[in-house]
Amino acid sequence: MTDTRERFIDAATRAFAERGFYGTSIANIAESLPFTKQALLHHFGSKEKLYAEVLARISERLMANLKDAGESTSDSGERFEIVFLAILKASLEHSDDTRLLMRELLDNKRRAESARTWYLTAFLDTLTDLARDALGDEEPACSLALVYQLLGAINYFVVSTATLTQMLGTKTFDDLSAAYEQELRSLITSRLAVANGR
Amino acid sequence: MTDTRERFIDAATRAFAERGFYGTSIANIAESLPFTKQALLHHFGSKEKLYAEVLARISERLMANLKDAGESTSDSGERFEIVFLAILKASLEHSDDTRLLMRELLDNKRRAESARTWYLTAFLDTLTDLARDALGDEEPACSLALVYQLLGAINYFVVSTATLTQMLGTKTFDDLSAAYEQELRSLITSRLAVANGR
DNA sequence: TACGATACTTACCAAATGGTAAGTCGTCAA
DNA sequence: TTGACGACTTACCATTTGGTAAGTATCGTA
Repeated sequence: MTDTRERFIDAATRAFAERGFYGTSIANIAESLPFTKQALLHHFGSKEKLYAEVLARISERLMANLKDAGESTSDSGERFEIVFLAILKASLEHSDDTRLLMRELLDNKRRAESARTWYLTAFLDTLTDLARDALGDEEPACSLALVYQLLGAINYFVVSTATLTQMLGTKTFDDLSAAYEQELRSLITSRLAVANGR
Repeated sequence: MTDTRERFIDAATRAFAERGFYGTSIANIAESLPFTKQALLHHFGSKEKLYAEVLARISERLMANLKDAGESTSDSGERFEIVFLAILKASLEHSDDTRLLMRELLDNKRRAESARTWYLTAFLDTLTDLARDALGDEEPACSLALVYQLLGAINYFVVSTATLTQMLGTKTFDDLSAAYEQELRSLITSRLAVANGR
């Protein structure tokens, strides 16, 4: 059944997120399920192809989530804020996806043949349009810069949660975690207020 | 001579930044220099120990840079801005360091025994103090959140430069790159203005 | 001149890696 | 009943991995 495939993809997502492409062996993935690594090879042909399928799944989730949040309110500033808060929430929820994409970004130069820009291009275009509306378009590159800075603020935090927890202790980390959304909101509204208000 | 050690550390920094710990073999590092991998093992004992030395070097550079920028002006808001712009500049200049630290953050859970929080703790503490002054201390977690968001905005961008270049083309990328510092400045001043002005 | 240490090399090696070959077993259609 | 097909396994295999053993060459010092 196709169910086995799904289980492999899920397990692979977790493994690749946790240890990276090179740190993960296909035997390792298979061992986390009641199958041998040859079952994996039977379904996907090679490690690279499995990885490609994992990336495709993540990309789907990413765009689906963006679509959901995009069609919310009328006010451009408000929509901008809502979308980024949704991204923060989703990135935290699917932290495996977030970590894996960060690794992909880092490895990109190496595995550049596949040139996985697809998911980012569509994603960034959509967000940049939102930013242009919200900022009242100062300069074109300006909107993209803001978008990228906010994405960075979100992704870096998600990727750091493990380290921060063990560094700060669970209590302080929970405080930070709670403050993070609020502070992101402040950051966005401040920036938009200055852009439009003055 | 100790010069060989330095060359190994430099080459290893580049290799680990480019391909990650697991994607890099010690033979690979040695081949980029006129030595065999056993020369490397002679100097460092093991791959892990070499990696530790690489991390230590990076940590030194990081703190040195922070020290330089920290003792600038008197106004707390202005100092806050100057420090983060200095971090952006340094992170771009030492992009290998930045990429490697991002990988370290991602791998942290695995190689958690060493628990490399040292470099981050001192770094974050210093910055959080600056933020507290600049913000006029709304809540304690708030300052840390802001610091982390700005670090994220910086590091995510640096880590993405390769992907963005090939995705946008060099021209658009240069525009973005130029706008990035300006936009980061706007983001910071906006946030501080709203915090203090109102 | 002999001695010891440092910097390196050539030979190895066991374990793990991604992948191939050749099956077994059950199911479903002709 | 047969025969093809999909799902999965056991046997292998070449290559690469990090690391050990045992050298050689050079140099400062007693």
